[in-house]
Amino acid sequence: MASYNPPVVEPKWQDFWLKNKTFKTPALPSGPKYYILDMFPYPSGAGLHVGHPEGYTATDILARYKRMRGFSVLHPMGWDAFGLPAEQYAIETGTHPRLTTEKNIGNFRRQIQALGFSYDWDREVDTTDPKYYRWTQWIFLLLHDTWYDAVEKKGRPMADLPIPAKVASQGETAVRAFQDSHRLAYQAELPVNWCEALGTVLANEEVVDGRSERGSHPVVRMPLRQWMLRITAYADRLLEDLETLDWSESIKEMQRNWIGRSEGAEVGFSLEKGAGTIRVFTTRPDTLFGATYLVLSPEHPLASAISAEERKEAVRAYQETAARKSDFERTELAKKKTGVFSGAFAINPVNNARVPVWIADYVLASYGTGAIMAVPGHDERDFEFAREFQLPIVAVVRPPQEWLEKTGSTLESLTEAFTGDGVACNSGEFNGLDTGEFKLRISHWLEKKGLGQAKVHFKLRDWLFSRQRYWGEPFPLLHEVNSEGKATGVVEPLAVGELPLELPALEDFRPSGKPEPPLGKAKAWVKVERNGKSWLRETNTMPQWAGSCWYYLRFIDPLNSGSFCDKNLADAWLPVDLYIGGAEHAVLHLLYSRFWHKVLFDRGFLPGAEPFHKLINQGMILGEMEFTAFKKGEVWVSASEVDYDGRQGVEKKTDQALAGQKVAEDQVEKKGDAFVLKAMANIRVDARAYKMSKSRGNVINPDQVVEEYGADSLRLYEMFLGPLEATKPWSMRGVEGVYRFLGRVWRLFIDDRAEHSSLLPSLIMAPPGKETLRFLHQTIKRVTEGLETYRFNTAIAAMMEYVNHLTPLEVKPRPALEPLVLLLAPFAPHLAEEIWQALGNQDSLAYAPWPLAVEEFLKEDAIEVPVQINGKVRLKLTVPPDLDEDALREMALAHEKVKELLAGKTIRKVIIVPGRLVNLVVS
RNA sequence: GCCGAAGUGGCGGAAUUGGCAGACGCGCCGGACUCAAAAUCCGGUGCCCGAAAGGGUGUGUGGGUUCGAUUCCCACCUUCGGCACCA
Repeated sequence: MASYNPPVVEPKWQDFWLKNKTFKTPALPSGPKYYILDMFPYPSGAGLHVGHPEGYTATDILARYKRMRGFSVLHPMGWDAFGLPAEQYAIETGTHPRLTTEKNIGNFRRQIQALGFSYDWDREVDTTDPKYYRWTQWIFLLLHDTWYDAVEKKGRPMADLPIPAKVASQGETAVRAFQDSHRLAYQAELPVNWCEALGTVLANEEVVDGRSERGSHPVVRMPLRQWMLRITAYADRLLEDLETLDWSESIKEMQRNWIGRSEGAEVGFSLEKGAGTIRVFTTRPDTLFGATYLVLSPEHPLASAISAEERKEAVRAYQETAARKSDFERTELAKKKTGVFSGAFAINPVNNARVPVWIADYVLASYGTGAIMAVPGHDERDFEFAREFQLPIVAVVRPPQEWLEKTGSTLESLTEAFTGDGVACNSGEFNGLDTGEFKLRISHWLEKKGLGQAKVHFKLRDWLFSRQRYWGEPFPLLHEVNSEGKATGVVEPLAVGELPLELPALEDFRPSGKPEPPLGKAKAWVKVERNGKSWLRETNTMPQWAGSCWYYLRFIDPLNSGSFCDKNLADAWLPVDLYIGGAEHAVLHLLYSRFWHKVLFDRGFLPGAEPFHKLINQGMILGEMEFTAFKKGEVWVSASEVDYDGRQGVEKKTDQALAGQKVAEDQVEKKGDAFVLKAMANIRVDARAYKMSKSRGNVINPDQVVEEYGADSLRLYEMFLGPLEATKPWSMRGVEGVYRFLGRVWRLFIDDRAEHSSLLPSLIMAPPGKETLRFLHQTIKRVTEGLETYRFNTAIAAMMEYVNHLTPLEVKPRPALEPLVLLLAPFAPHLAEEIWQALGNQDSLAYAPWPLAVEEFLKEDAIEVPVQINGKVRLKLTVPPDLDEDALREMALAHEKVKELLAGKTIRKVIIVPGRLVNLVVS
C-alpha cells in the first residue's frame, strides 16, 4: 500500500470516525458555537445525485475547518422522508411506504457516509419516525392554540383571546366559532387545486401553469374542507425581518415578491340601484377619475345579486364557465380577455359618473376585495378589456410628449395604456398634481368623506396545509359527530400525552379517485368514543413541508421525549449560523420555516425570531457539455437555422421537426463565436450543458465517481469546479485533474515505491528556505481567506500552487509540509488523516489546531513593478516592496529602455502607485 | 412582460477600494523516463503578424468617464433562474 489508494484509505478512516465518534457534538457548546446545516434530503429511490454532495461538501469543509479553529460545531444530517414517491410506489407495488422509506434511507446513509462527511450521526432524524412527528403534531396543536394579536404584532395563546361581550352573550357555540376564526390553524371550505392523477389537493405553490409541479398532471379547482395556516398574519414580519438576514439579495427579493406587499387604497363605489357598495382595491387612487367601469371576479358575492334581470342568465353561464376552467386554461386563454356585463351601474365617488359593472375572470377573487375599478387609460389589462368590449378610455395622467409620439397617441385617444407616473389631468380639482402627491391627497380626501381609506394588501395567501394522502403526519384532532354521524363542528385537539398519533396500518393505498383521504379506509382508527360522545379522526394528513419546517430545531435536542427541543439548548445553539441548500427552496421551505419559527418564538420556546442567519444557495451541477448537430434527411442544417429546446429541433423557416444528433467533441471546433463541424465549417453545432436527468441519460452517480477516484477526489472536484453559487457543468476530466493533485500530495510525503506507507527519505526535519517559508505562509493565508469567504475553488488553487512549488524540491523540509496536511484536511479528510498518521501522529487531526499565517514570513524581498507608457506595459522593474514614489520615478526614468522609448517625446504626466505600477503619459 | 443573476482562451474558471487580464485545473503541443504502453516528471500554450527579437490586438455589443476600465456610468444583445392578469 504505497501508492495513493483511496479504496483502502477511505473506508479505514470512515470506520475510525464512526467507531470513535470523532464528530460527536456535546449537548451544550463549550466555547464559541457554530451551527452549520444542510438542507436534509428526501431519500428517493434513485439514490444520491452529484448535486447533493456539492452543498454537503461545502458545509463539511467548513464544519471541519471550524472544529480546527476551536468551535463547538453542530453539523447534523437527517431525512425528509414523508412524501409522494414512496406512496406512489406503494400504490403500484403494495409495498408499505415504511419499508420503501427505510430502504431508501439506508441507501442514502451509506452513500453519504462513503463521502466522509463529519456528521454527528447520533443526532440523525427522520420525519416519518413517530418519535419525530409526535412533535410536528405538537407544533400543529400549538398553531391551533395560537391567535395573532395585530396590536402587539405577536402570536398569543387562545386563552388570551378577548371575547367581545356581544359574542359571549350569544353562547358557547358563538364563542367557539369566534375562537376558531382566530386560530393560526383553521378549517375552511374553499376552492382547492385537486389533482386527480395524484389523488390529492395541492398548494398553489405546487401548481405550475395549471399542472402539478410533480409529474405535471392536470389540476382542477373544486371546493373542499381544508386545514389552513394563517401565514398571512405574519406577512409584515416575514417581510421586515428579511432585512436582518445575511442572505443573497436575489433570494430575499424572491421572498419579497412572493409576499407581495402593495400599498394602495380601498374605495367604495355605491350601486346606482339599491343600497349596496362595491369595494375595490387600487394602488393608483390617483387615477380614480379615469375609472370608466368596474369589474367583479366571477366568484364575487355580489356578482349574481346585482345582475339585472335580463343579464342573470348570461352572468350565471359565465360564472359556470369560469369555475370549470382550470388554472391552466385561465392562464392559457389569458391572451384574450373575456367577461359579461352585469347590467348594473355604480357611481364613481369622485365625479359621480355612472359606470357599468362587468364580471370578468381577469379579476381574481382571492386578491384584494375581488373587485377592481378599471382605468383603461393607465392599466394594460383594463385597456385590453376596454378595447375588447368597446368601453370608454379616458386619460387622467398626462404622458410625456415622447411617449405620445412613440406610441402615436394623443391625450384624447390613447393607442395603449400609459402606466407611468405623471401629472394629473381630467381630474377636476386635482389637475396638475404629481402622481405621488395625488395619491396622498386623494387618500385623505376619501377618508374624510368616508368613501375609502389607505390599505395594504399582500399577494401571500394562507397556507393550505392538508393533503389527501396516506404517507404524511396525521392531524392530532377529533371531530365530534352527532347521533346521525354528522360533524357538529366541534374540534377537540388530542392531549399532549396522546401524541404521537400514529398512522394506522393500511393495506390498500390506492386513492379513491375522489378527494376522500385514504385514511378514511382505516375505519377502526377513524372512529373514537370518548366522554360519552362519538368522534371521528381527521383523515387528511400534513404536507411534506411540515416535517422540514422545524427539523433544524430537533437536531439540537434529538432524543428529548419531553419537549421538541429544550429551551436552554435552543438558546445555546440558535440561530443556524450557516444554511446551505438548493435555490429551489428559496421561497416555500424557507418561508414556511420562518413562519413556524416566529410562532414558536412568540410563544416563548425560542430565543430569536429568525432561524437561519446566513444562507447560501449552491448552484446546480449540469451534465457534461453536449454538442448537437441537425440533419434534414441526409443534409446537415446549421444550428443557427434551428430552434432547439434541448430535446426537439425545429427548422425556423419551415417549422419542420429535425433530428438532433450528438456529435463527439473532437468532431467540432470553435469558429467565431460558435462551434461548427470540423468537416463542414458552415454547419453550426448547438453546444450546451443540460440539467442532469434520467431521460437525457446524463446523470452522474456519485458511487461511480467514488469507486473510480475516491471520495476525496469527488469532494475536491465539486469544490474546485467553480464558485459554490454558480451553475456549472460536470466534467469527468476535471475529476481526474484533482485526483492527480491528490496523488502529488501523497507522493510529497509517502514513498510510493516502498512496500508500505513509509515516509519519503527526502522528507527531513530541516528548516525550510526563505522562499518556501514565504510560500507556505501565503498559502495558509489564501486558504484561510478562501474558507472564510466560501471561495473554495481559489483555496484549492492556492494549495495546488504550493504543491507545485514543493514537488521539484530535492529535500522536503518537514516543517513546511506538515501544515499543508492540515490545510488540506477539511477538503480531503481521508488522505489528510492517512498522511497525518504516517507522520507519526496518534490522534485524528480533526481537532488539530489550524495553521496560522505569520505576517513576518509573508513579506517579499523584491517585487516586480510594471512600467507603462501610455497605459501599455513596456518593462518591469524589480524593486524592494516598500520603495517609495520618488525612488520609483527615478528608477523608471533612468532605465535605458525607457529613455529609448521616450526619445523625442514629452512626458505629460507620471502616475505612480507604489508597489503597483508606474505609468508615463507621453505625447 | 416584470424581477434577479451572469456573459473573460478550445473548456471549467482567476483577477474589483479602477492599476501587469487569463492564477489554478482540464485539453492540446513538445520533451524526459520506458523495449513499449500506462503512470510520473519537465517545458510550451488567448488571438493575429513575424523564423526570431518584437509588434498589434483582446474580458458579450456600442458609447461614456479616467493617465489607466473585466471592474464605474448609459444603451443594447444573449443565456440562466424566478414570477406571471396580484389591480
